[in-house]
Amino acid sequence: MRDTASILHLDLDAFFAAVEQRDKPSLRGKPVIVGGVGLRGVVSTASYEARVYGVGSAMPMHEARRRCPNAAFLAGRFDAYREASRIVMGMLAQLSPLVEPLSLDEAFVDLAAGPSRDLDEASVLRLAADLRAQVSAATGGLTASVGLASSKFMAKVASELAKPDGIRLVSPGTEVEVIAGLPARTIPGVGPATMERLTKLGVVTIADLRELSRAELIRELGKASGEHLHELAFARDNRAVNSERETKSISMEDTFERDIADAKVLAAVADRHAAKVASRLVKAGVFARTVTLKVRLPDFSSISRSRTLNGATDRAEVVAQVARSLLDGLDVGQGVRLLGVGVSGLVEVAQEPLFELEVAAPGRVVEEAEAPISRHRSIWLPGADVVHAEFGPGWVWGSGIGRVTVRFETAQTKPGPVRTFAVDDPALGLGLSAPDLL
DNA sequence: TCTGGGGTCCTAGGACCC
DNA sequence: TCTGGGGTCCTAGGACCC
Repeated sequence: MRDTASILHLDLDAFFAAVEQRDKPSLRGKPVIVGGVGLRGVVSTASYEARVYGVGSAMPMHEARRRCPNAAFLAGRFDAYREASRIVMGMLAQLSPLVEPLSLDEAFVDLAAGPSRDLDEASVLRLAADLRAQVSAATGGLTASVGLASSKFMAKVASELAKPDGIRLVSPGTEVEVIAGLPARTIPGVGPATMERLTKLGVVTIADLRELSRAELIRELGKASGEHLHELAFARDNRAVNSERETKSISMEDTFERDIADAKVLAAVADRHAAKVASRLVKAGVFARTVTLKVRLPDFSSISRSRTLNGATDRAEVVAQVARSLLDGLDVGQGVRLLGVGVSGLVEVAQEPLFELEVAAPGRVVEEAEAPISRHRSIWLPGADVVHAEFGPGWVWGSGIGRVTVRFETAQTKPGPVRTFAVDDPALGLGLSAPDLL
């Protein structure tokens, strides 16, 4: 906490959906829902037009379709999101060397560490307004909400209050009264489980939370979160903006369209995940000591098994072998809905483990690396960028039964026409920013 | 047909060591 | 013949965030 509102929190509004509306003029002003388009998908981001129908993040996609059947349902294009994010983060870096990204669309900036020495309220408000204008200009019209306050906690609350498309400054000294009436659930770290416990204690607002003693909160929520919450209830927060956070784990997981009970198929999936995880280790130039296998069962309960090596590795074969051996210890007879492989205990130097692990499980060679997984996903995912030899650039509006429907428009055009093609039409190809599988 | 994917942090128990 | 106590590492599970 400090006596100036010099911590800035920026949050891009409905980020993924806003990028889609920017690049797809026919969707501007309309409900857009980005998320997993498969049977078991959930909503990643809903545009404000879709939120009116009660659609929100983490909602199962089938529920979103029920609530807002006329929305555009898109698979998401992470390359495009990463590019927009890179531009915005670059702008924040101009304000201060102390920038702490929280995700693609959110970051803290410590303005007190930056070049501008004027930290009075008028100055930081002007800075925030300039920033928002620059963000919009450089990203093709994306809007950001900005919070300014004396701590991370208050800056984040402030940007929440500013949404969408606004600025909010909380003057130092007024923090406690600003948050008093807000729901306790507003506090980052208070999720559904914590809120349920608090409700039983009669807590609705942050002011109610202040009525509970520190000891009471610790008894109810444990030492760390009890203490933390008690502090935040009084708007006390000393956490520094940390621009040097290092990655602590890397993982890959996949929820299957249908549960899989075939151990060989699951082993092949584990191999595939292990290969991806290892390649990310190599790319990051780090090595991992611990391998974790995660399985989600049909009843949605999950199991994790981990093993710490006597060394550190970045080799796919090693990660895969450990993952397989952990999988062997699990009963997958009832089928699994998700399988994941992760690594942690990351270090900067290699120290290949001395193997006393099973050298090669006989008869278990990996020939199904391209696993016969029950998801023959089309490359024509809704929202994907495509190019047609005659009609030019567009995006996948929908596909099925051997056909793909494309709308031909880009960020720079007016809403464009729709045409349908055979999925194997040689004139049609994927564009630059193909959707990632969410 | 309920419920993603990629992370971080915390807790609690047991092993192990001094 | 009653058995401390602290610290660290590892494992498993769970809450939470975007």
